Amino acid sequence: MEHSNFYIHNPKFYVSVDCIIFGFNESELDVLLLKRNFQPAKGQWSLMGGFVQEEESVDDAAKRVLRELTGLSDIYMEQVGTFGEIERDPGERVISVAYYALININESDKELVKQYNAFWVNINDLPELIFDHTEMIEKARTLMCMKAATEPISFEMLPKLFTLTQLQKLYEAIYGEEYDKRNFRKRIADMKFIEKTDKIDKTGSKRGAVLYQFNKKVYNKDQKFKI
Amino acid sequence: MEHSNFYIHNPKFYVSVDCIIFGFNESELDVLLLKRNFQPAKGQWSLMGGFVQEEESVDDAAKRVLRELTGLSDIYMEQVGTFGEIERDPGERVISVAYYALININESDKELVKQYNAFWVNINDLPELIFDHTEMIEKARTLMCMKAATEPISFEMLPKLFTLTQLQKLYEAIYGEEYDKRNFRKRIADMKFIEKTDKIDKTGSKRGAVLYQFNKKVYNKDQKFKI
DNA sequence: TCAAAAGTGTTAAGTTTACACCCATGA
DNA sequence: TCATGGGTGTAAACTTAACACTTTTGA
Repeated sequence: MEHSNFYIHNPKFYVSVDCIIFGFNESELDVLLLKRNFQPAKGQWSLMGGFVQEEESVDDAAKRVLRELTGLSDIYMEQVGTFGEIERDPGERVISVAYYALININESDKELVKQYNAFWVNINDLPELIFDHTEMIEKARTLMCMKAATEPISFEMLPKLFTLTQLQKLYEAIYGEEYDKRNFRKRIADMKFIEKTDKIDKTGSKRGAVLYQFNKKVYNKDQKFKI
Repeated sequence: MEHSNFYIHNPKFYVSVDCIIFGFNESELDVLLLKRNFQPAKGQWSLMGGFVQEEESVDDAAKRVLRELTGLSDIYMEQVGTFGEIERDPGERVISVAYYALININESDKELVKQYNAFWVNINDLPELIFDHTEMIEKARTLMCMKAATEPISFEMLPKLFTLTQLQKLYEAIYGEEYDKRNFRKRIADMKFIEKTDKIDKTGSKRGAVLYQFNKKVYNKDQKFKI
């Protein structure tokens, strides 16, 4: 390596990824947390994480770690940031890159989740977590809220077909505030990429509610989103 | 180290920081770039960077690197994100954390900047840069724009006393669009933390313009900002 | 005396918010 | 038949955008 002198006098570090996995359940925004059944910090709550390996990019490590816990691939993920305090992990110095993922809870592999002793926890009711994981979740939540206000990412947490009531409850869970039903529906009606289908959901009410779907192709042309 | 088994089978990586240093000059938003007079990639354009060391956090490494080039401490910095592609640096695998900084160009150490062969370059007129540095600057710019819309960070690039015309030109440079002078000043007038002083700047016009200052304490109470 | 930048209000358009009742259905 | 969630429109309040002239002063 011709310039290796340039690199060689510098230290190397363990680099990990931690995943903040968001899901929507009934009317709650949840995060998937491990009640650790392995060392270190066995018995404590943490995010799902793992070390970056030689043959993968940092982004790919995050995808792998998400897949290990949920069985899911091709999932919406965003980088939250890098946590690099010297003593953040008391065992060894580890620099960790946090990512958030949005998944549909029903599509995750229940068996895997069980094996890892992972549980869906309401975002407003978090237990004490190891290291700086609470801070990671807070930052992930802030970023996700900002993103969800201007880009149609929330659909990642819904089934392909959803009712407007479900969609409204999701936004209410994300932002922690209630919206007027008529005003909410007016805004949705302006977005041509949220399409009415001819299917009806009868599980939520006797009358039944029209099911809608998000059309990504129409969105890409259309390009306006604002909740 | 009691749990060292947990860590020891994982690889370690060089971790670097790269700084996107923004400054405001007349009516332009500029970035401070190195025309590298050292290896590797000598002769090419790059951001100022450096390796994270054992005895410093990643944030501290970024502050150090900024200080090495500009002589400045206590500067507004934000993390942009981590760039972790395997081949991003063709010399060795290096995981890099990018940060942006907002500085007042006149306060930087001209001698140091000269030693590093660094130049202020218009953000809209960037040269070709090594590795993924162009991508880093684009992302930094996007984040800085978003932040500047809702938090009063732009003052970091202005002198302590500034005219409303300077402030408007700064926002026009950040957002790449022109604003109506009366509407702009109305919004400023609503922000009690942008205070009129009794000083006059005569350098920009014959008539002279009132100098204003940003009062951080009043802002902390007040808490509304929107350009 | 004039060129050049500073400074100043009003109106129309658009957006956001508040608000209440009927509908369809299964139990 | 009634309890439950689904579905619908309008008007007032507020915010944003468009617009032009007078002032001051040094050269």
